[in-house]
Amino acid sequence: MINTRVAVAIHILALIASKPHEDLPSDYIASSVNTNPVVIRRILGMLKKEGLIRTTAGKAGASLTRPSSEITLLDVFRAVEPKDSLFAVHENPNPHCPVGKGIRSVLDRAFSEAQDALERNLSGETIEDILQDLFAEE
Amino acid sequence: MINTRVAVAIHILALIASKPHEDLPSDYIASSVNTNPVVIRRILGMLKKEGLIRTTAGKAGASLTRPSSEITLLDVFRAVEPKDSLFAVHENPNPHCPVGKGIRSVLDRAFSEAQDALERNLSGETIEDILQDLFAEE
DNA sequence: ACCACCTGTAACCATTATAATTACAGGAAA
DNA sequence: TTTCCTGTAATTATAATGGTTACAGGTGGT
Repeated sequence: MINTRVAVAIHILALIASKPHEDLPSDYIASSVNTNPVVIRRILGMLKKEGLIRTTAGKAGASLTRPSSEITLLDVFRAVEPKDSLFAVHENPNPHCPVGKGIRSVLDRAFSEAQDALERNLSGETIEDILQDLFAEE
Repeated sequence: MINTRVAVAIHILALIASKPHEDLPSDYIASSVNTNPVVIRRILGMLKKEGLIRTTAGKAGASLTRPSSEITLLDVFRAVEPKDSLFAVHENPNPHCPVGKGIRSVLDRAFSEAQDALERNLSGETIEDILQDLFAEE
């Protein structure tokens, strides 16, 4: 299963986007997510590294570097998920076996196409969409 | 990352499909995959449980229960991956926070759509396709 | 009946990823 | 200077994964 960082990161961004004029400390965000502030700061760090948010050391309040309608779930996924392939493939299949010999490249292709499908879907939804869903629900 | 069981299971099924008239012992399959025979038997067990193959205790040789063209990568994925959701979501977001309150259901929907996209892709490729790729490559 | 070969499965271990937590150096702003 | 904050290192518990040993019991040849 894909780690909860993706879910938490989306939660964080939705929170920031929903209160653009407030400076939310990591403790506040942590209490909304219900986890430890350090977990939040770690994820904020990854989002910052990817250029999705701005933060200032020592000062509360992260802000989006672009409109929430231009941050896709794929952007978030890529920011917090270091691995670039979703599917693991066994390392050393037997090269003397006709199947073992070619299986890696065949699996790599098939899995990468599947991952593309996933990522294409994720790129079709933005933080803004999440916010709208969130507040349309009530 | 998704475990190597999916990759190994596809490898196994391709091997079985490629030698329909031979009774392959788990040791033989293991040496093609390059792992321990018990790992193979464990995966064969899951594939059997899902009705994809037939085996006989004490006797070498698994066989497909239907043509390789009717076994999709999604069938394999589902057989060896017990979890039904691909994305994990944090357990107890704060219900007193407007974002925390609704985030679970919004994430569940978004993630389930993404997973659908992935699964739709996997269901479009069969073990037969894998075999053809494998032997077209040489 | 015996034996070699096999499957099915339990049990155990090492490795790794994750998430939670404590601790602390140092920035920001009053 | 004091308070509140971020950034990050270090540590821990937990869980999943894959490799391994061990063994009960089925299969089929002799």
